[in-house]
Amino acid sequence: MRTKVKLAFMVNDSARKITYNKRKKSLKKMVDELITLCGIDVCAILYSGYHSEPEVWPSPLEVQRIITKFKSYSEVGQGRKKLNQESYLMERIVKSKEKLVKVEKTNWEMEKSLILFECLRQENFINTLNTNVLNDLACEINEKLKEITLKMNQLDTNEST
Amino acid sequence: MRTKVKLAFMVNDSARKITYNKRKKSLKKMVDELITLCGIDVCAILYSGYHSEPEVWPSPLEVQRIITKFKSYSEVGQGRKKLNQESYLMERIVKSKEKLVKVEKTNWEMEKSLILFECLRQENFINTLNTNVLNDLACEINEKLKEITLKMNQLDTNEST
DNA sequence: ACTGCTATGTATAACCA
DNA sequence: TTGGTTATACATAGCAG
Repeated sequence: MRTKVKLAFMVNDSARKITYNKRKKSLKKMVDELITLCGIDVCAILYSGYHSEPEVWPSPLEVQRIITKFKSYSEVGQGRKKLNQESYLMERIVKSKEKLVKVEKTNWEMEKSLILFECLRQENFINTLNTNVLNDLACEINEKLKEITLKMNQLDTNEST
Repeated sequence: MRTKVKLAFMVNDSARKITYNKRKKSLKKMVDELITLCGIDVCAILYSGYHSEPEVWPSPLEVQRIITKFKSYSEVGQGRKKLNQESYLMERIVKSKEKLVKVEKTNWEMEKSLILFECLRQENFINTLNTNVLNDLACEINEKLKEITLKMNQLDTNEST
């Protein structure tokens, strides 16, 4: 019954909601078990769009407590005590900005190729597709997606350092 | 091999740490998949005692963003506080970050088309070029370049406001 | 401690009512 | 929808190096 699921946004609304509810339940259970088995503080916050309020686990009060701990930790400047909060944040803005410019440039390189692609298509150099090509494409897309996800996680990590 | 585990604090230190690392990995994966499959905001914070810092997922910045949302939600009853300097700067980081993500997504869309383009080329659907096509291309590229320059200037303006 | 393995328990996609 | 079932994919406890 269970097929290997493609890791991508589920377009079907009802299927997505079902999956959301099932996986949310598992996430909560996983958090509970981590807390109990390892005796540590864990919390999760979900903004699903299915509720106007955020869904939190294990409890709103516990989440508040853990957030307070997290904030007091990050106010230290994550090890950068010497910088004051403002210049620290300023630095982060600059970093984000630099990345943005970099990514924009990559965009531009790709855009050039795409324009070429469009031109070729309009000139009828490309007028057919076959199934094998599309299947291969699907596989390539999946791998690329993984790469990009990884890359974006790295961006996040760098940004907070 | 695997026995049904008793849901209680694991007294054995090394076993507990191993379990912690394995389950943490699963938790992260689960959060990632929820975000991707359902297109929602999810974050998790762990205070394990194995690290001096909290471990957060999917990224420190994302956690900050979601916490900000969570806090603004829980402050609604008291009426929203005026933004102080810190949260103002925070908001700017979040905005930069959102742009980055947006541009990354555009990148991704283009990348898909490029993969298709590559596939087509390898399958010999495209094997010729002519001069007119390339001339037209040059014009189009020039126009695109202007657009992008304009767009990046706008980004600069917004961010420094 | 940290791999990696594997047998087994568990989660969950697809299906049906 | 929602809730229950089931077959398959996945997670992970225990163990070995």
